[in-house]
Amino acid sequence: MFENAFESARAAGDLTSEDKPAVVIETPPNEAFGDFSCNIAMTLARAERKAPLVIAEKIVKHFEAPEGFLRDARIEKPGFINLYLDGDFLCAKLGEIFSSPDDFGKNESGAGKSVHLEFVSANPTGPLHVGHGRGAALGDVLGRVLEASDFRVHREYYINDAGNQIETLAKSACARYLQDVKGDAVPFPGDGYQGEYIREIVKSSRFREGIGALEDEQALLSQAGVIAKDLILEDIKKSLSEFRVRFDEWFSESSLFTENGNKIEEAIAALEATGKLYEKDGAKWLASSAYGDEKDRVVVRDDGRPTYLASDIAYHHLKYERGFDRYINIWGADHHGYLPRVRASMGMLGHDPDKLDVLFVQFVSLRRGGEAVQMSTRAGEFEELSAVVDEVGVDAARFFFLMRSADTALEFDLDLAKEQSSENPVYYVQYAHARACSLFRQAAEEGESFDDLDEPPPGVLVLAEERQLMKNLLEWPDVVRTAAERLEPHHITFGLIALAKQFHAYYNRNRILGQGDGLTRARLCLAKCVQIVLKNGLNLLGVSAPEKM
RNA sequence: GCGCCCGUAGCUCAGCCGGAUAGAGCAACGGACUUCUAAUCCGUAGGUCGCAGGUUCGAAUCCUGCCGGGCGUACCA
Repeated sequence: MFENAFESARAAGDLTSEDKPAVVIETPPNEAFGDFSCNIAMTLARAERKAPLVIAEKIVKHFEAPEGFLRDARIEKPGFINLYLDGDFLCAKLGEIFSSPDDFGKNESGAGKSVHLEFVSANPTGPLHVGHGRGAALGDVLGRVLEASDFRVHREYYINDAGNQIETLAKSACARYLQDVKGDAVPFPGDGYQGEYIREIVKSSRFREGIGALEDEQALLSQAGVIAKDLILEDIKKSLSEFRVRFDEWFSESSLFTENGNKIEEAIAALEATGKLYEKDGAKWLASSAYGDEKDRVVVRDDGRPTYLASDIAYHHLKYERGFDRYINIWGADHHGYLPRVRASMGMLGHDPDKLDVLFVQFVSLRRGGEAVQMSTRAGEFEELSAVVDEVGVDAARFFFLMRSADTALEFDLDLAKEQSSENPVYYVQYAHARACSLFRQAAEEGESFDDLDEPPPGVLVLAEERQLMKNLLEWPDVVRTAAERLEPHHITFGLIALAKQFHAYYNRNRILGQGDGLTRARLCLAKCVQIVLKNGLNLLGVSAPEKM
């Protein structure tokens, strides 16, 4: 509409600019400034050499709005053009919610493109802790948001089941096992995993049966490592599944060495063919500094063993060869220095590094009774995800993890998350949903049949807060789109809290039932829309939307 | 030293691909339940958006430099 007005204003000689400016429509901070506003006049000011207010007038003069759409278009002081929508137009737009309730909020910004989404990928050397939980919630919800934006999402967990940490796990398990059968005199390796979970593992019947009567030290070691890893991985899968996080694929690092040839060697050979690998001090180095990394990196050690980076190069190389349109990884913030070298290696292999996005998720600290909960990974005493989930519930845990943007450190208040009161935002949103549902139940009990709710009839919903509510509802698809475009699921959480707040206020101020057929019906329609959007939003978060509380 | 993230109300945080009077929750204070769920609502109070420059008609938002906090800086993963 603005573009058309600009064109016709130019055709009429009112404007002289050649270039069509980028039209930015935004929602004003204050209701008094209308429903939408545009700054086009201000951006044109320079090129036109005229005051923004003058330009705005010329543009508004050439507006051709569809019938029944605009109530008013006003020009405000610095040069904003503010549009005031017709209330009945809003009512009619709500019809979209009813025509396909489950789909409302979806958008097509992904245009059917495929996304490879890798997240969690915690080492199978210990249980998941709250930090992993945050990554899990973020990745899972991002996946849902991307799907709602018409991306095809493949969720993958990369299992680091090769390398030193598995050897360390094997040694730790072996030592605990021997301590268990021979007494505490058996030394525990200094770099071993201290966690209590390893003692439990070696006591389990699965472990004992797997070990059997092995005496040979090497055989015992490798067998202990395999079993411990398997048991831990099962535990991880269980924790994630209970946390309502699912994966399409569990990709094993060790499979890179064994399946369909050695993918690590292939990747190294491919890099060598590009001339980007060189030898120094007996090791093979990646010339990544020429690709934005701060220094070159070792890919093959001087003893011939590949580094972790070699695995990751092979893994990402394989990802790219699988032909996705985009790749998104979610990593802990402590891995941020790792991205340049992975990007560099992909560039060297002829892949487009820009197809790879990495979300870095900052740390989680726990708070209980107003005090920080001490977490010491060195001593193996960290707060496990499953313990937190058991304590506060899946809904609260997921919601809390998504109440902050990923790049800010999260303080997780256990007391608050557990609290079933107004102070807990999860319940706040769920309660709004349950409240709406109870209205429909109540209406039915009173014998009024409102199960054919559709868009509100025109001319009835005239309150300012009703307009505001309608506008917020209609903006929901934009919230989802923004969350997908910026890879920021927390917009969903904030959008839901805002909508719930608006609905609670509206509910308290205005009676919905028993207002006469016309008004009650219209307000119920509105409440139905609220309920649908809340439900869809909670679904995106993987949080339940109870009908009763 | 270098790199990434953060610094906004007493606390926890939104807002940050430039826009109008900087928002929310908690905490504080004062109100609202014979009426649709008080797990709710209404009101009051609370701010030199870390500091200093720059770009701009306009900066919490972009750039530069400082200060403060977190994380990283391996032939570990």
